[in-house]
Amino acid sequence: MREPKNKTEPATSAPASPEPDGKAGSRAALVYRALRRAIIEQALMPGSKLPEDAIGERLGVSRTLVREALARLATEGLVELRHNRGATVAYPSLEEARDVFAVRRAMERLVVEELCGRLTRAQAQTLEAHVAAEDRAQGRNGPESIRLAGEFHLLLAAMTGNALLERYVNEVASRCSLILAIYGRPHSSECAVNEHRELIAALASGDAARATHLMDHHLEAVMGRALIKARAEPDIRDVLAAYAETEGLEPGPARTPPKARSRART
Amino acid sequence: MREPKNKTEPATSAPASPEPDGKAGSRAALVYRALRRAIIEQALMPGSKLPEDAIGERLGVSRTLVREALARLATEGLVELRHNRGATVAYPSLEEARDVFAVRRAMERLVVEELCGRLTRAQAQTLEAHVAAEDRAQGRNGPESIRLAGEFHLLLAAMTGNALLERYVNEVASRCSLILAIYGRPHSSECAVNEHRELIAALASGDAARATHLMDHHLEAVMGRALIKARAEPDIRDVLAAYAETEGLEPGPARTPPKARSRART
DNA sequence: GGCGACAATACTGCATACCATATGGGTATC
DNA sequence: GATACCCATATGGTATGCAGTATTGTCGCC
Repeated sequence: MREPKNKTEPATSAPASPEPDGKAGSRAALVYRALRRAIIEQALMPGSKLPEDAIGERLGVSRTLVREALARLATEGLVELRHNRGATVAYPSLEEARDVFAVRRAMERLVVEELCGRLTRAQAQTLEAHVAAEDRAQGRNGPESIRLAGEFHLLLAAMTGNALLERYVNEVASRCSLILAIYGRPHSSECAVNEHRELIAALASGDAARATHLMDHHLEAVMGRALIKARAEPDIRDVLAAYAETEGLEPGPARTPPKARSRART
Repeated sequence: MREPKNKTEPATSAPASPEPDGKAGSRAALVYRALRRAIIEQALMPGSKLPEDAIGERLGVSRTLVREALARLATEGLVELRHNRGATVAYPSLEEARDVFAVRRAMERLVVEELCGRLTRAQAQTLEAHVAAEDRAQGRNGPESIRLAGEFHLLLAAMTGNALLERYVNEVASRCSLILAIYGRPHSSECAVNEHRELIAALASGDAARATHLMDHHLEAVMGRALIKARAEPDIRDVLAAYAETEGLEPGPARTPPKARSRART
């Protein structure tokens, strides 16, 4: 690896044209979006290594931009950035998953409050159209189904006109996608589509109590579907400790205290 | 400016020692925190330019790190990053201010819910100590007072043990500080200290309804104090348009439609 | 004398180069 | 034969250099 790369050719697969795609501002944002989608659609599985060199080479940009994108993804919790040890796709623990869902519920409650009764006919139609798309991807296409389910909520958030709220919902929804990718069943969005439809109806009719209840219930359901299973292997050592015992080996000192993560600290 | 800088001397005012300060992970984070504090304490006023070169030179790091810090601050909404036109300290509009407060209220409500009745004696004492510090800075020290008021909420968030919630509260609180810096009265935290005390009491006693109400009321009060005034000059052009008319000049085509920011879009 | 075009400048955007650090394999030693 | 040390290598962290673009000051033209 790390060949010097012919200097005369700037190594850009995408030429110096002023951004061929529609909305991309900078190339860094491009890399960001590419990685993000790859993670959310599970093309990059949780825990995968993300070497700056390889990514940059593949995407035709320098490490600088990859780095920028990774940093941003790290703040959003989609990648983990261990000091001097590189980046990996995040592998949220169950604790973190619960945290994310808690925050998400608070956010989405706000979305519903802001939107309830104020939904225009056009907006309702946009939402219905989206749900129809979800219906089509149903089961048949796992990753896309997850993505669409997330985008429904993003669409709702965008309709509030609150940019910050939209950003936050975007973040938590992304992380939820990741969490579902790890802990969820293969095709877990069975009933979600109907729940989305009911929610639209409640919002359009202005029934705030019902809409809030539906949203809460919906998110609870999603979390329940995901976290009941809790099959996962967050840390190699934990997994192997069990195997060690059955083989009669000394598992070692139970590893470092599990991150000392207790509720109610300070 | 832009002197080549002697190559033999890495131009670090802080030497290559392994981070003299306690918790700093990377030097980039250091720059981030420095800028952040400078902004929140109004050492850097909203709208100020933030040239990468100058900052890097003053802080003894290269533009790369400054860039990283600015990017992060930009995602948090504390600086604005106009393409090829440099970074400035953000100047939130009243619309944005309202958005931030709306999100903040939802977050802080969650904090209260998570914390109510679960507050340990030690935690309550920590909070009391902080409020005492606020009391001391009262009026006498404007910027620090604002900072401490924000940190109280951050402390609460940290006590939930929900890292994501903590991060989000941190962000919205920072932005609120900025908003207060722009729109708030010079010494506006008069009654906030008492409100903080009442909140602690309610949390400790486990009175969820009262705690939620107090928090809501508290935030409403803060927003009210801030936004009633609404003295500000968000855009040079808007300001000057008025002056142009009084002087009998043609103000030009009213500038581009004001960001087309209407609630309920899409 | 005012207005528009041009040139100088300053700044960001991106890439590359260098250096520090962590990891894995090899070897010497107990 | 196992363990501990050390070196090689790969990878990230940081600095710097070059190029593109917006801005500002100045000059010529109407």
